[in-house]
Amino acid sequence: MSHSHSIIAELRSKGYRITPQRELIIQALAHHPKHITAEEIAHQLQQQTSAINIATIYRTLELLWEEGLACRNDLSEGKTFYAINEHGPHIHLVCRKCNRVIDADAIVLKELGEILQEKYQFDPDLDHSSIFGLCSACQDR
Amino acid sequence: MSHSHSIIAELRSKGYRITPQRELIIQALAHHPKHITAEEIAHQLQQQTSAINIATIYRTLELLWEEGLACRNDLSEGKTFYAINEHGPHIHLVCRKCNRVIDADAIVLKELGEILQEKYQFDPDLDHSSIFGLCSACQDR
DNA sequence: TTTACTGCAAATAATTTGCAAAACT
DNA sequence: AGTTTTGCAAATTATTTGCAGTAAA
Repeated sequence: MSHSHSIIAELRSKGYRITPQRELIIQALAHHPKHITAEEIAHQLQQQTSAINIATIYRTLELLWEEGLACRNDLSEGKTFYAINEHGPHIHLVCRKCNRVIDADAIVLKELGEILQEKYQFDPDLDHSSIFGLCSACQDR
Repeated sequence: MSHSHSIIAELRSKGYRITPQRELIIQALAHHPKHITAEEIAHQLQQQTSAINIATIYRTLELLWEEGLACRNDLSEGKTFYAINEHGPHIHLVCRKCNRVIDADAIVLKELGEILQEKYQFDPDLDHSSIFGLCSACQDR
């Protein structure tokens, strides 16, 4: 079952109605490799279909987030970003120059989590968190 | 030399003019223990003095950021946050429930940085980055 | 006294909301 | 049929900008 299908099934099972607008928005989100804004989804969908209203996109993204089907706002600069919750835990390495996003295995954070818990009694959300920096291509410039 | 004084001296040495507005904004920023928005600074300053225009606050914060004297936007939810650059490298542990910010020693990230560099050729900005999670008080609720 | 800086008000950008019409179930 | 959901346009919120007056240096 593809990712968008499982999200749609989950929504339906929670009693939400599945409209063509919601299907298209969820597909756009599920097929996008990284975080995306409502505006970007609107722009992408304009090319495929008679445009879906931006308010509907905002409402759908918020719904997905509230229902735990999407994560929200890891990044940001005045905009809200969304992404589907992938299966395995992972973190995002975001290049601050070219905005490339590399998904990294969350295992690299396991030890960090233990240290923070022990030293600061802080329980970090390490899945889906983002770390900014420079990707290999941008380090050479 | 207090933190606000060193920022003021740095600005002056770069040829910027030191106005009473800038002094007050820098003081408010330097004395605030965590990240703060332009609006919050405005609100705080209204009580001490004849209000400083919000546009001036935005302009001053942006200037500090551009000159490397403040960090910007680690957190966010539609707003831009600022904080002074503390002396030593550190990270922010931000509680997603109560918004408390705990400063943690950046040493805990040293090994993580090495792993990311080696495994993904990614050079992370680990100083001043934020990690979301639950603080000890909120874990018990 | 020169030029940077501020205040004001209007502009812009992102997001939200009220409400009537459309469409899932 | 009944209730959600959508589209539209207007409202809101955060931030930026142009410009004339004010004030550091």
